[in-house]
Amino acid sequence: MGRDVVKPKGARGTRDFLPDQMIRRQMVINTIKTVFETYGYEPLETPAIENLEVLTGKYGDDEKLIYKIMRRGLDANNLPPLHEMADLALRYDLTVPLCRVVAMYQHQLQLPFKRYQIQPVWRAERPQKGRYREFYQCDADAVGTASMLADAETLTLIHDVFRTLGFKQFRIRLNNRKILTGIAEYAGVDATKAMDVCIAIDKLDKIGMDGVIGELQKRGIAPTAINKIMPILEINGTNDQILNDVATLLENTPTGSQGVAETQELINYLQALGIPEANCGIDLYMARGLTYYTGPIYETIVEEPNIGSLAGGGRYDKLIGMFLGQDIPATGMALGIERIIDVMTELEMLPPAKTTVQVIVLPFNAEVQLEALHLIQELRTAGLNSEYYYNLNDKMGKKFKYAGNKGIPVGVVIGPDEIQQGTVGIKNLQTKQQETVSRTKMIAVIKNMLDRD
RNA sequence: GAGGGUGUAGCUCAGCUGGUUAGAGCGCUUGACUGUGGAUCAAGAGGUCGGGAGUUCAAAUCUCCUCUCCCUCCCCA
Repeated sequence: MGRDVVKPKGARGTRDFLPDQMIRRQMVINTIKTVFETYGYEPLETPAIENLEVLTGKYGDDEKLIYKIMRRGLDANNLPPLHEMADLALRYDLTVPLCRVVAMYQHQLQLPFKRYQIQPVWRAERPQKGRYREFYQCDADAVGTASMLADAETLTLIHDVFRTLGFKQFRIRLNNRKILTGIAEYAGVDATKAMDVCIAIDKLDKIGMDGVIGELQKRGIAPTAINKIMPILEINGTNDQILNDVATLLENTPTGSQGVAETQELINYLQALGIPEANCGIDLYMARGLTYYTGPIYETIVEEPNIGSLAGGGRYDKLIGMFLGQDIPATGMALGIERIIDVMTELEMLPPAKTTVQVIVLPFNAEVQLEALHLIQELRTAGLNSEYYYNLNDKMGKKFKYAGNKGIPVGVVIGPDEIQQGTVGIKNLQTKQQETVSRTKMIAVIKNMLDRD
């Protein structure tokens, strides 16, 4: 009747998660949480909004992707300059909030502080497959130690998470910012151009050797430097072999040598921790987010669906110093659960659970209402997730159809006949087989039926 | 931020170079079937053709703007 309605529309780049999706998300998140806690990480949450100044100056160019929140009570007729209109912002990642927390509570926290944090973050990007404006990150970080043991533990944690989730084919690519700096130095590239070298060689997988040469030229790297850089990209073999080769090349660059030493130490720990090289190998051209990483860096990829990296991280020894004026070393990683779920869905690694309801009670008619209500409370007391069918006057066919469409595994039927005989009908809604059992055996029969699946 | 594609019923889509009441399959509702579902048959409901403006006697169809989703680049999870 011409009522004005608002068009239901989600904000761009955001999603709603209906129950069948939430069930799978929660399975993945719970698995991740469990593994995090197994490694001794403790939970932390921080607010969605931060003071804008906490976030600025941490992300380089990406800063323009931060969602800013306007000051309250602005006078539309007398607006301040644009850069003064916002004072708050939605968090962009979980690492910077962690650094803020460490800086604020350093005397309350026992260092090293190992925390995990699973919360949404926001980025004002153009949405694409596997890329959203609101998405969850699962971070695990260790703050307060410069030891490569912490990095080794982080990598082991990543390995364990993917294994536990059921991934067979995945690879953690490992590198070190100091090695990258060393490569630039060794090639005679000016320190101000080192970043350009990283960005260019990081594209190797996408554009190939010739592409990288072109990219380096485009970025104004001298031909002599390019001639020294390219052979490094061809180094391959086992982790030890790669390290040996690059160690000789970089032996005269202090930073590079330090990076090699760090990586060697890390590799030794990983061997002792039982991480196979097939799942964790050195890629000298992998560069990643160059803003705040200072040591080991890594990302996790799967070959099958091409969706970008599923996890990334590294050491950032200078970031907390931006809040304290004094550095506290830190290292950690972020899992992208959205992408992990996308990949697991594509590879059919997640069970097709549609509902968390295990049993539905289908009373035959209104006559048995009270007895049926007794019955459902019995089920609930026994710990079974139980739904009650409200519209008693519906035909039995409709009731069963509802239960089947919802994916509920077991239906319990109770009518006048059953009450008279002290029984219930228990139907396996998948096989459509129904049996009549006495009320006293009901719980046991249902639990048995659920266990079989 | 740059470039390209897309948008028709709840879902997947058809609709030729603009021409009467916009279609199909699946799904949904009801009935054949007053103690049992995903089968068959019959009937039925459901669309501002993403939104807005324009061209035209006439627009789902052509033009412009805008939004959505998707794909490259960039960057990331």
